[in-house]
Amino acid sequence: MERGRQLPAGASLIHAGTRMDALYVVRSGSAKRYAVSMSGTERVHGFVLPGEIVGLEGFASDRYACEVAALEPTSYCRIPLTRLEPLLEQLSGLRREVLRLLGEALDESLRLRAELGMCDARGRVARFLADLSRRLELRGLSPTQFRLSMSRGDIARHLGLTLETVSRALGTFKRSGWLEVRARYITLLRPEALASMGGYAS
Amino acid sequence: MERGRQLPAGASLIHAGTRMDALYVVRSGSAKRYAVSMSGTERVHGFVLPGEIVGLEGFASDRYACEVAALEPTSYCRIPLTRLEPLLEQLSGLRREVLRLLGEALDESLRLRAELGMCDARGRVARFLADLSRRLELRGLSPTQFRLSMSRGDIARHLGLTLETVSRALGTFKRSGWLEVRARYITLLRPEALASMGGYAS
DNA sequence: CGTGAAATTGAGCTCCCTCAATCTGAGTGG
DNA sequence: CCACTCAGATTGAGGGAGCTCAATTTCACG
Repeated sequence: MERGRQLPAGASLIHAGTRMDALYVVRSGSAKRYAVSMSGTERVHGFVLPGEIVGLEGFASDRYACEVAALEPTSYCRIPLTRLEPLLEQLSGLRREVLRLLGEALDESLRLRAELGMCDARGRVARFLADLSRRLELRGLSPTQFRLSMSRGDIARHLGLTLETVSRALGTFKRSGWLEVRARYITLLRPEALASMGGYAS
Repeated sequence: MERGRQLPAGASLIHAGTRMDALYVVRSGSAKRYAVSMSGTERVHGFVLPGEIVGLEGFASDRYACEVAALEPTSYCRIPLTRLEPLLEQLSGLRREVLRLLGEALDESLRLRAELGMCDARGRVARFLADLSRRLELRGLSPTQFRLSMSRGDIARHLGLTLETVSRALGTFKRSGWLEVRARYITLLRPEALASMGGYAS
């Protein structure tokens, strides 16, 4: 495993279409996973937080399916497949772990898709924030105070909305006293309100 | 591997929440994968066609994440994990194949989600039909003439629409001469028109 | 056939997108 | 230190796509 690699904001960790030869774990910073369609529009598949793994979609075709770019100065580890493969043969625990990681990514994607289809715009933004909060807490970071490293447009393209609608949703939550917004800095005041909003259908 | 199992229409192949102990391959018939939220609404994650595998999401937590129910009389194979695990240790080819299958499922889910967020209602229905056609062709079935084993409501809940909107989209395609609809029987007349409609953004 | 569920069709309305103007904030050079 | 600049974010007005509610019509099954 190759540790301590660095990437400046905006640089690509993974290029879509290149041969898959490693998995990556983000150590600090964050990244967005996205694909660019022929018409030039960006589809944001998700965001990578510290401690999370990226590159799993590449197993589908031996090539990375989407671009992964740092949203801020980011450090990461690289796990070459050439080192991973022999370990997979020997260690049944690692085999299960890799399967679990893939299963989790799949499950999360399915769940998110289903939820997006059933929530209105505010519900999607609420759900997005609640999910971010949960993942930050998982890694020992503050679940109520954090910086959004991605732009409103990135969030919008991730949730299937427009950036104006995302901004309005945040404004609504602020006016309701559920959170504070100062530029990209978020403070959740009533996380349970957001979580409950994300839970039910439109 | 246990072959030749049968299931009547409506019966569940997999119950959500039960311990994951096997993968399944549908031989004939079809099934829908879905989850029921606490409010009782159904979220349809997808449909399983002959030759396709189901149960992979269970790797996430050792429990199946969603219910899988037959849409019509269905036959299937069961692959117990107790038989799969030792083979995974010995056969690196099988290891890669399982990883590939998981990667494919993940990739497809990500792609579908991104597309749903960027297509209008007709685009989603068009994309759904094109995808169904492609998968049927993969398995040697007719890509232009087939029966929709799922209800309009199932399609709608899968695509994040209402059943009325799905019905209207089909009506529009019919009036445009792109396909014929007779109840649940579909005949694609201009598949390329549907495919192109699914491809671009809203 | 006859019956009930599924599908189609219609009308009104809501929510979100589009277009556009303004505002904020981070980074730069005088 | 401050004015400048420009991208990103907010806010507003108007219109259209799809949802809701409701009435038929069609189809599947006994």
